[in-house]
Amino acid sequence: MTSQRTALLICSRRTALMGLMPGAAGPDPEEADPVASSTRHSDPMRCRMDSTSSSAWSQATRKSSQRCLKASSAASVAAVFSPPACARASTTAAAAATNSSYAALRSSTVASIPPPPPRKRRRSSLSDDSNRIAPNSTTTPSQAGPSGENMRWPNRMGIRMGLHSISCIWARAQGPELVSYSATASMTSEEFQAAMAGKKFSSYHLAAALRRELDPAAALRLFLNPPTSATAPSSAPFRYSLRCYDLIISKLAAARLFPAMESVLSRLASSSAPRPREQLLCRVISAYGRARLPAAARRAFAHPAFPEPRTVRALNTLLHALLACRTPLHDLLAVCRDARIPPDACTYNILMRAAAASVSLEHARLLFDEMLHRGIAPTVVTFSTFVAALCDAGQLEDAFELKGVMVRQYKLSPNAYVYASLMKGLCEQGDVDAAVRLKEEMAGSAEAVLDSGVYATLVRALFRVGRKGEVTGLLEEMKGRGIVADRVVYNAMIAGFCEDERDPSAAFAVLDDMKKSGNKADAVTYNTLVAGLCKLGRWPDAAELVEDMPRQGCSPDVVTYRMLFDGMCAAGEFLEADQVFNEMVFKGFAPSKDGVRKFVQGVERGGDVALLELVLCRLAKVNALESSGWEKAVSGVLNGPSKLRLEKQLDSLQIA
DNA sequence: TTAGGGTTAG
Repeated sequence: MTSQRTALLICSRRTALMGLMPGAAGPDPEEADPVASSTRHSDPMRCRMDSTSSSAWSQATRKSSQRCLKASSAASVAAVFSPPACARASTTAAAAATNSSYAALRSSTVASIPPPPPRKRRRSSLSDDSNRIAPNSTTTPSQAGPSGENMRWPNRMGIRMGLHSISCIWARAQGPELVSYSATASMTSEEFQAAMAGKKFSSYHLAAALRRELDPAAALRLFLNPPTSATAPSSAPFRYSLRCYDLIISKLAAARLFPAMESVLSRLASSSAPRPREQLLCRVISAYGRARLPAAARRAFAHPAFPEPRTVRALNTLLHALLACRTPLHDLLAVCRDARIPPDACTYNILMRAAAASVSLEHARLLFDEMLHRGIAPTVVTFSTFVAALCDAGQLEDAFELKGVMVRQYKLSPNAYVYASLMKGLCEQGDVDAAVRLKEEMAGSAEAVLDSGVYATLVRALFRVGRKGEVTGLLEEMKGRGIVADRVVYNAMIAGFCEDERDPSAAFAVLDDMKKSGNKADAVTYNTLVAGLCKLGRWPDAAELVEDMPRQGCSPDVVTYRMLFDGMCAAGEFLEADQVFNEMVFKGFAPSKDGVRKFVQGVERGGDVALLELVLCRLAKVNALESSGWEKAVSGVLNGPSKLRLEKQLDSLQIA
């Protein structure tokens, strides 16, 4: 298996050197695309004929595959995984001791925490149709943003009336003849007095006020209308500093207020302000990546507000943003070629991650070979990326082998990321003991610092294999090492109680402990609880919890709604599911295809033609119904008395 | 905020 892979790697070596990136060796344009080229040269016989030009990693892999994997690999792995006898004894003793202590802890905490409150009739967040506002321009998923892509504007688009507005009113009451625009709540008294007393309100003051303003909409108003004094010369335009532009653009980007941000960028492009640094461009591109707006990210990369030439840093930011948008490797390579910027290790790391995720590990290896050929040294990130990809593919043996290669061949020590991936891989195979031993190896490493993520992985794995009794001991050990249990550790415990133990009460007890320890529950926390309750058929409790989330400082996300929706459908509560669906549409979230299918089938089986008609129309508005669902559902409805009404509505629909 | 892992679903 490994030798086959090595042969493939060697055979593909020639194609890799043909040049994926500008400046790479090999002018053959026919083989510029690694995806196409590797396909063309997939004949293994032909590959072996070119075996003299393998990369360092190829050679290392080949050698180790011959030596380690067949003969000594098992022995070396066994050596790593076999702790001394004393360690084994202490581990066993600790496990035995923790079984009882953890059970005691759990029973005491669970007993002190009441179950979630009984479900009341939900009306506040899941209002009925008569009060439901149709999806508007700020929430419709099909809304075309500045990029022309489908996007969902966050609720923060709404302008809040808070301290800012109050300060405006107060300032105007003090003397509207003096100040054309009031200071905001974020302004210091000195800044405000500067404006009030006719002193120059400079870009320095504006930058200070913008820095303090937490509300992006208020910051934008301040930026567009900086305080000017009636006693100061009114003809002189306000001179914005680059810092002011930087602050407001960064704030708007972080808040995903993209139309406003684009407007400020255009203003910057035509202004006489100094040209901004590329760091700001990177922030803009990253914001578009996080918002899953790849076309907008590409346009930002070429925005005239930012002076040419672009550096590899901006290119890498763009690639990373596009990768977050699941842009295929082929398109990422095209971006690299078009940019004509020499790549660095980071560039290759991103491309290799894309290759492993969307094409194959072999393509990632091609890129690795090309990277070496260009004289770019792999970094610890390169190896952690590869190790994670190998573990995801279930190739644990290769992943461990690569860990050895990075040490021996490249003198790089595995870090926490490498260990975390390997431990996750072992846990997924059910070998928790090996994962625990790897954790001990990590503890003895100078470079790999043990952190909460490692313990979270082990906690989750112990629950999965039915060894929750050992969790308390593990957490005690973590505490003894000075590692504080964070949100991820608590989430792992909550997931264990919900999924493996099917014990939501215990999970709620952990949630309570989590809050008491100062850790804020996030969407993952609540989604886990919602899923656990729904799987037990306790959808009313799940609905209550979802309704309570905003009060707890965490907004439900698309996963939350999908799980609640699916849970209600599974329980046959289609009227309730319809309300959730309505709210999802309002917030711009689409239900899962599977959920929609079950929903339509359930409503159809229920025979409520009016509800089915309503549901179909709503689904069509968000383009969430597959054609097969349409055919089935419509054929059922057309047999009913509302045929004419439905036909009229169908005619009026615009299906994207 | 140029790159990597660990807790949720699919």
